[in-house]
This record gives sequence, structure tokens and C-alpha cells, in this order.
Amino acid sequence: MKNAIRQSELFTKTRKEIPADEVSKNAELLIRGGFIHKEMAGVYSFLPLGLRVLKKIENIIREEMDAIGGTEMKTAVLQNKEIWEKSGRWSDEVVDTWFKTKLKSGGETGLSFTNEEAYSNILKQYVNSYKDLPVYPYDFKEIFRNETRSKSGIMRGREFYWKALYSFSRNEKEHNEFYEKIKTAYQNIFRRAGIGHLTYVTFASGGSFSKFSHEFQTLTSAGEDTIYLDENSGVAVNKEVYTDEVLADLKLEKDKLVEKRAVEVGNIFSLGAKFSVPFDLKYKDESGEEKPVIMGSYGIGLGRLMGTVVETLSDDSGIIWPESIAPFSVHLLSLGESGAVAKEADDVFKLLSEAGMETLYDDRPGISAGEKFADADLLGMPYRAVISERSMKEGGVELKKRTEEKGKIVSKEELLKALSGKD
RNA sequence: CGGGGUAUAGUGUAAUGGUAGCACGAGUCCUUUGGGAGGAUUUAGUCUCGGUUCAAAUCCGAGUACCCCGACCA
Repeated sequence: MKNAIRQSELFTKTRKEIPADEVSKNAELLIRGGFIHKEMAGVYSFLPLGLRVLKKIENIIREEMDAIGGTEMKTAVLQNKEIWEKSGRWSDEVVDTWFKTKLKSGGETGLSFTNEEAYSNILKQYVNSYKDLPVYPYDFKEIFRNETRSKSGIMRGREFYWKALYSFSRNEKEHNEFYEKIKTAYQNIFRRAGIGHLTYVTFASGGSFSKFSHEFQTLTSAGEDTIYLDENSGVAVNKEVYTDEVLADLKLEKDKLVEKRAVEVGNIFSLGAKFSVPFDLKYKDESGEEKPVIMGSYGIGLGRLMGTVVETLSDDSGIIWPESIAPFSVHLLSLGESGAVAKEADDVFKLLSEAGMETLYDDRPGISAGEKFADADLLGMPYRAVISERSMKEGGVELKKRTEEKGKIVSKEELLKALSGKD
């Protein structure tokens, strides 16, 4: 991606009006800012600004997955019916969110709604011995679910972009060690994305192979889930497993828990041998004995994470992107029609882009100061740098954080230093 | 999948069954330039199909889309 662009090159525009068919704050602000475009209910295109955010989030997740031994790959979107019949999940009776279609040859195919089958089938080809394990493949991928009710803007769609990692371990002990590692990695991800302080590891239903799964729940009124949070320990329990037995198990006291709305930004699951058995995914251990591979699945919806950041970190004027995932670090505004200002702003833009600063440059002529300020607030870059007759008279550039009321005048050198010294 | 609601210009909104209007946007011109400026002028619309009626954006039916509540959510 280009690190610096002129706003006049950007085809998207901001809007003052809220789309009538969007109620959620995330969709409202993201559409008004020109980050996303709604195609239909639960389906959004990512415009240049929105894509930059998504890529930033993707990179953070990639770094954290790679750091714990993840290996990135890409599974196909079109899925093979026979493979899904092995796990019993091809049938519409079992899974009602499939998007399926006919092949010209007469067969059927479906669009991925999850990846367990694909990974189990692929790994079957390569895993034979204890020497081949453990492995942690993952991918970023478009996922399709024929939801009967999409809602909440980009928080719950029919098509969405996720990261899914699958762990293939030799035994429970090895699995559990990795499970703890990924739990930490997930906390790193949400912290780096700016919502760590609002995100809690939450005990949730574990399905058939373990007592619990763990969800990463971010507190927001826009959330679909209800959790019970112990604010002292930071431990939370999803309403779906909120029973006296579970509370006793987790040593939580009912009267110390607070009920909160939250959105599930990540979920990690122990799968045991649920998929290795139907896919005959096993290995020979040191003594030549065959054993099933122990699996786990670990997902994060990137669009949902982006939507959650908007929901939790915006104010009345617009979005407040954390520096780590902002489309650009700094929004440079040129105010007024003076040729000297325009030239100075061009120089500063050149300076910033050559220094590698991610810069969005509002060089649009004939746009009033008020409108440029309003746009800068809505788009939410962490820093705003203003060049105007006033700033030049006062000796340079007015630099302001998105979160600050007032800026301060700095020289070009100080500007560069302030921006590169950030983080 | 159950329930409720909505559908008018690119966007947001008006219009007792009787001339579809306003604002924003976009185009042209003039003025303006530190918190979504002003004037002039132009542009563009009743979701689809059927019905009732002299006459339908408006009433009726069907379809479709979208929104909300609930269910569902590996």
C-alpha cells in the first residue's frame, strides 16, 4: 500500500447524512466516512480507507500467529461435498447456513462457512508420524454464511473476512500448552488493536469435547452477548453457561458478578478428536502405536473487530482510530486558497511521505476549513496537522491529536519528530 | 425461522385519493475561506407486478428489498 496519498486522489467522499437503513454506530460512521459500501444486508465492500484498516488488523494478527508457530496458507472457498459428508456437516438439516450451488458437471459445491473439514482433509495427506506434529496452519479468508438475520452493520454478516487457525497436536498436554499460548496471543491482538482494556476472556460453551471454550468478549452496548464479569479478576462467564455449577467450578461468587453486554471478537475451541476420527487423521507415536490427532480451532472476525473498535472508540464527531490500525497516522490539512499555504503544505506532504509517515493529505481546493476539520474528525486519524496562513504566521504547523481539544504549533522538524516518535 | 415495521432524486426527508416539494450532494458563475459559508442557475425521484378509482406516492393484493425484536450462531 502507498504510504501517503492526496485526498484528491481518493474517490470516496464523506457524507453528512446517516443512511436511513443503518442503525448501528459502526456502519453509520464507516459508511459516512467512506470506509465501506453496503452491497446488501450483511454484505459490505471495503473501500480504500476501510481496506487499509483491515490490512493493519490482518498484519497484527499475522505477527501474533507467526510468533507462536503459525504457518499461513489459504484454503479454497469452493468446498468439496464429499469431504463434508465425512463429518456429517454437508446436510442442510445439520448446517442451515450453507451457500450451495450446482456445478455444470451435475455435482454440488458450497462456499466455506468454516474450515475444520478442509484442514483435516489436507493434513491427512501430510501427517503420519509423531515427527510431523504439532503444526499450526492458519488462513485469512472470506467466509460465507446464509444468515437468516444479518445485523449490526459489519458485526454480523453473510460474508465476512476472518482468520482461522487450527492446531494439530499429539496429545492433550501438547494441545493445552498451545491453547494457553494462543490465549495470550489473542490478548496481545486485542490490546494492540486498541480494545484490550475492554476485552475479557470469557468462559463459554465447549461443545462436545471440552467443558468450556473461551471467547474474547469486548464490552459494548452494541454486543449480541450477555456476560457476567468479575471486575476484580477480569474473569467473565457467558450467559449460556451461567449456572451455579459452573460458577462453583470457576470459584466465582455470584454476587460479585456484573451483567454486561459484549461482542465476541474471538473464540478458541478445543476439538479433541471430533474431526480427526471421521477424517482418519492419526499418527504413529514413538512406539509405533496409532493415535488420533488432537485438534483445536481459533477464529477472529476481522470486520467484526474493526466494527468493535468503531463502536467502542468513537465520539460524537466521528471515529477515533488507535494508531496501530488507523488507515493513516496523520491527516494533513491545507486551509485556504493562498498559494504560499498550498506550496508549504505540498512541501510538508513531501517531507512526511519521504520520511515514510503514513499521511492522508487533504489538498482539496475550495473546501472550507470547517468542512476539512469535520472530515478529519469523522475519518479519525490519530494526528491532524494543519497548514494555514495562521499556522505559518505562528511559525509552522498546527499539530493536534484526534483525542485532544487544542493543538500546538510546531516546526516541520518537530512535526516529523513528534510523528516518528509516536507509539 | 416466528413477530413487527419501512420502501419517494446519488443521500436525507415532505406531500386529505387531485400540479411530486424541500435540504444535502453534483454541474456552471459570482462572492467567501480556522469548525460542515452565501447568492444565482442547472441536474435528478414515487421498489416491481397486478387491482380499486374519473384520478393512486397515497387505498387493496402479491412479490422483492431493507430495518428492528426474538430464535439460531462451527
